[in-house]
Amino acid sequence: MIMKLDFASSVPIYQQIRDQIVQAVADGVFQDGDRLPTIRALAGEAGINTMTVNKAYQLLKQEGYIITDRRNGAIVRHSGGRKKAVAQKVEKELELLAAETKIAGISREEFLELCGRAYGG
Amino acid sequence: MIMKLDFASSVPIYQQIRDQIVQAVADGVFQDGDRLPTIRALAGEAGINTMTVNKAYQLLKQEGYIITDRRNGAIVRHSGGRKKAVAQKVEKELELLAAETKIAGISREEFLELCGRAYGG
DNA sequence: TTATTTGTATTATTATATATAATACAAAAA
DNA sequence: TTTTTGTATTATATATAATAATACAAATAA
Repeated sequence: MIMKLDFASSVPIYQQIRDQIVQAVADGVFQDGDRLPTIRALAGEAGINTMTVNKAYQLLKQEGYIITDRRNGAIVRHSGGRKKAVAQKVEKELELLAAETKIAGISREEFLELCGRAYGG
Repeated sequence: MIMKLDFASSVPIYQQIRDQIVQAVADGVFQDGDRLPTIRALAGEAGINTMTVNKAYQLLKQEGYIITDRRNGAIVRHSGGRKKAVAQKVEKELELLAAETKIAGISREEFLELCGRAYGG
């Protein structure tokens, strides 16, 4: 898996890894039951420490995106029942994004078009 | 101005202040030309250090939301021309939010409804 | 003039977060 | 037996976050 890491960014490396895996899962690159790359493989490819990748996997595990065990590695698990919690979290972040767009002079229609494009298909 | 600060959050205090001021501006609580509370007043109300509030104001200034001078304090300034830059930044963040909603089983229509509600009236 | 208020600058300290490094462990498969 | 897996441990270095106590320049208000 190719990770695009920005070492100059203020976003921590482990967070960038987490975000890109979430997007890969949403895009169907990894499906329910699929194995993620091993921590060591990902760290090796990206040239970073295994503990940094481990932190990303711990976060994904805690958020319910994956399960892990020692023999099978990290497995994508679409555990249902997170709909409401995610909707609440997303709505709060959307409010801040909407505020920034309003101030920039972006209309409601333009904002919703951006949202639709972001969701895709 | 009443600030709701979560000291247990991983989001830095200065970022929470910045976010809430952006939302207040978007909501019309502060209009173009209005003065924000002084750094000392805000720090005093919230019971935090002036340098923490100063950091939030520096961020707002750098992002183009306010201008400052020594005699007039911090003034809201809706500087145009940031539309494209904001749209790009927002779209990137929307893509991550959309990914999280997709995985949670939230449909495109549900997501757009959340977006519309976040933008408001 | 004098005192006050403004954002800003300085210096120091403390605590936490981030990332790396080098190992080691338990469990299971090859 | 060897290898591979996520995980745990310990140490180190650096950066970030927040506080503390002052002080400064510029302008207003008394």
